[in-house]
Amino acid sequence: MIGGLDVSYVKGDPVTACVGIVVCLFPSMKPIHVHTEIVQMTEPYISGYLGFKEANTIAEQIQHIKHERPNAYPDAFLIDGNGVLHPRRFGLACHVGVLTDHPTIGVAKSLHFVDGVHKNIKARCSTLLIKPGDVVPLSTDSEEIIGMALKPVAGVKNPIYISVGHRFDLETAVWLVKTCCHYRIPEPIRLADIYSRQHLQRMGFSKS
DNA sequence: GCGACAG
DNA sequence: ATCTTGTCGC
Repeated sequence: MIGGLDVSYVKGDPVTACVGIVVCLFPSMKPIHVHTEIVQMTEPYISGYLGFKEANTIAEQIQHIKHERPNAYPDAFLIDGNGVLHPRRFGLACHVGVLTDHPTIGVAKSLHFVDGVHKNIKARCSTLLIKPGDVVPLSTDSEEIIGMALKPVAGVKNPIYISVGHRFDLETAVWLVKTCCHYRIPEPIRLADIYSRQHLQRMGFSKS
């Protein structure tokens, strides 16, 4: 089993949010557990410090399912954000991994600025990522590979950026994420996003 | 000073 | 993150 988490927000309301968690069977990606919960955020979003804003609430959901639904507790969690592909090599996925002492992988939809890694990457990806499964290593000036850009499925132009969060090696992480992708975003995270924002709407937090 | 900046 | 239906293209 593989789990995914995502946090949705309300426009103009920096406090109210909804955290969603979805657990899927592997590798079928059939969802076997879904939970969403309204939460109150206390910290602001500051680029490079996402972990300080979302890690606690995400970790709480993981502990919750671990105790309430032990038979649906997955082998690892996919987190929307970065792992060691981070200015200080410690993004949101690392925070969550340490707090829960469980394997995590960071999956970002856009490339966060990391000194030394951002050179020519965008251009290289557009030319090197041809078929599904193709990857482009994201390395530091010191040849240290801290993440990987992956073309998850056919048709998508923008890659997703994968990095180790906790108790994983990059190759295994990329393989795992790849098999979770039916669309650009791996199913556990994609579904967690859908259900969490759906919950906010049904609570009367929509915009129209 | 300018640019860059996960969710 | 959020604003958001139809629509162009394979």
